[in-house]
Amino acid sequence: MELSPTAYVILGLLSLGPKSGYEIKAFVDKSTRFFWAASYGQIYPELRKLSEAGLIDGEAKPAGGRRRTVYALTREGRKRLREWLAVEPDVLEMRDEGLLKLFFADATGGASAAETLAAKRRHHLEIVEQLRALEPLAAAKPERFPLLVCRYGIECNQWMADWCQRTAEELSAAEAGSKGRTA
Amino acid sequence: MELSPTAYVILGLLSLGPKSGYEIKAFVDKSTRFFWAASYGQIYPELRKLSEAGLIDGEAKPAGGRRRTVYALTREGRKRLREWLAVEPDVLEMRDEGLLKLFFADATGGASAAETLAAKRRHHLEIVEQLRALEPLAAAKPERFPLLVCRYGIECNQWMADWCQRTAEELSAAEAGSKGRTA
DNA sequence: GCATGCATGTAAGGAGTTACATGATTCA
DNA sequence: TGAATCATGTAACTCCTTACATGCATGC
Repeated sequence: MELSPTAYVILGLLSLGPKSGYEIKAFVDKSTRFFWAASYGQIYPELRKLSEAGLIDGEAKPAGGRRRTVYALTREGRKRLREWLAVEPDVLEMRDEGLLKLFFADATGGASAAETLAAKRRHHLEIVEQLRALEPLAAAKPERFPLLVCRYGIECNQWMADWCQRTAEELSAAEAGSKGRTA
Repeated sequence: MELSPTAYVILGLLSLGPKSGYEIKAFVDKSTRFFWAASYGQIYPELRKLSEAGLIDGEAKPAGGRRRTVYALTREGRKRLREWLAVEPDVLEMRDEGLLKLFFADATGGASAAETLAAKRRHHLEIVEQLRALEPLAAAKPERFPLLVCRYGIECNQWMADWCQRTAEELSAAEAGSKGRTA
């Protein structure tokens, strides 16, 4: 049985400890979401499939009067996770509307570029802030790799934000220069 | 009428000059693909929709005996493109299986991390190479922004490749250190 | 009594890929 | 003659998001 990438996100998160669907979603939003997101619409059906495949095991654990199912990796699930981890990563995709708009900015004579760069920069800085808030939480846990990846996110997004600023400055300098020559 | 992001990729590419569907695909593969991909399955249906909406105009231009339709932006299409360029970019998504595998590498006791980092590094370096080959082509054109974005891609992927190497070295140093202490 | 959070789920649909089908042309 | 390239298109599918429905519990 072939597993979707999101199935492995779930297996991976459960390797850090048993969780309910709700907790998985909350965890994803505070961790992997920056490089691999997941929504309820994926998580709950996937939990059922993984459970049917015997890779995870659900146990009813009501909290208060609320029904609640907590899932844990089975031995087979842990094996599948480790097998996946040993295979070379393949998917590496980006969808960056800011870069797209910058790419086509000649269509506005470059007039749209400054605002596009500023918005992209804000976006990256926002992510940096969110990750910085998460960093101490990751540092407090026994696992080493989530912290490593968190720092990658911080540094990488900071680099991107800096590039935006640098480039915006170069563009406005070039513009001022050409205006100076014309005047 | 709402347009999909891919529709704007097409409008943007046509702003650089009239093209057939086939040429659009080839162009995407040599330019925007690194931050926004598109396949035939999207391009041809989208060309039809854009044509019906009056944003582009198709003209039969057989090359040799092959049937061939070349599309060009209409005035309305150019307007829509510029309107889109003036709006703040929104979508910024990443799917990085390498980071995902690194994030969960504690499940193998860290044993999988070195190979994951090496593979991710190779992947980024491959992209750097492809973009470097494209750079002189972009530089030769009258438009400024495609070259800018190409250089972003080169620098950014180089940064990511360097991070992988740096991190792999740190990990192996830490491992050697802990072994030294244990021995 | 009401907003918020916990908790589980589904339906509909958007977006995009892969694989295939078709057929002409060019060049070795 | 056969491979590669040009050229257009579709069907099936995966993946994922959004929006909604439901209902209990907690705390103000």
